[in-house]
Amino acid sequence: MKIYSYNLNGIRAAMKKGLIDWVKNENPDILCVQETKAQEDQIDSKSFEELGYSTYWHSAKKKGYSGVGIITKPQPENVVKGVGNPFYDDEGRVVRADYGEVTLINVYHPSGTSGQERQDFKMQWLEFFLNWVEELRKERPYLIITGDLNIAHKEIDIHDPIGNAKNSGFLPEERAWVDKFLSHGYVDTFRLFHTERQRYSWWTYRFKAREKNKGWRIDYFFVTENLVEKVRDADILENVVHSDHCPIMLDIDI
DNA sequence: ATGGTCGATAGTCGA
Repeated sequence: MKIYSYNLNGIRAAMKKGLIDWVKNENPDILCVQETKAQEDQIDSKSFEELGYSTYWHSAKKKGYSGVGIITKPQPENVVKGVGNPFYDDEGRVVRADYGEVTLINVYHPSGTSGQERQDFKMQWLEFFLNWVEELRKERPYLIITGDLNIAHKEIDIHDPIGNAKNSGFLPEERAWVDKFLSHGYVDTFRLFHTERQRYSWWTYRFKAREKNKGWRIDYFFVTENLVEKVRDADILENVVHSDHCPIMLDIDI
């Protein structure tokens, strides 16, 4: 089963840039997307349905903001939008789908780049999310958690660790949260297969960052430790361009 | 990088 995750930075803009052709050629079993920046009725679901997918969207209340979706060929037995708390769910950040004993969670974690208030919200969210996912795990112990974490974990995951040491997305407390999250028994699947440097999933549109590969690895596939033996491959598809992020992939035997 | 780039919106804001 090949599962992809892709922060689209606007699904309508991404589709204008040929997203559907890429999906058709790549043929993912499941595609998790973040930052759709659209209400459900603004999204061209039909183009995915024509390729054999079902779509499940969780949009933000605010138009043009945030929003996630799961685009899937295998039919999940159960889909849940949000985390059951309107304070967070109004921002359209989580959609979950259950496939047999495995639960797939697609998350667009908040960015903190627009000011201290949003940085505080991000840290609050991260604490909430870890508690929420740990509760869910008691009933659903086999978890795949993917999406845009908006945090580069280690120095290897960012082009300029020194220069970004005080920037949101690479703050010590954010990186410490990732350590804490992993210590609960989650695995960063990309690093099971790739130890090399300069593998990134997001580049700012400014400063010609992408052509210079001045990027950050902020998109992840985590799995619970009990699924590690099922993981066949994990990768980053840097050459795919419909967004300021690129897609990431997990191949897992489920 | 005291401005630079995008997407979605019609507030300029958020990333």
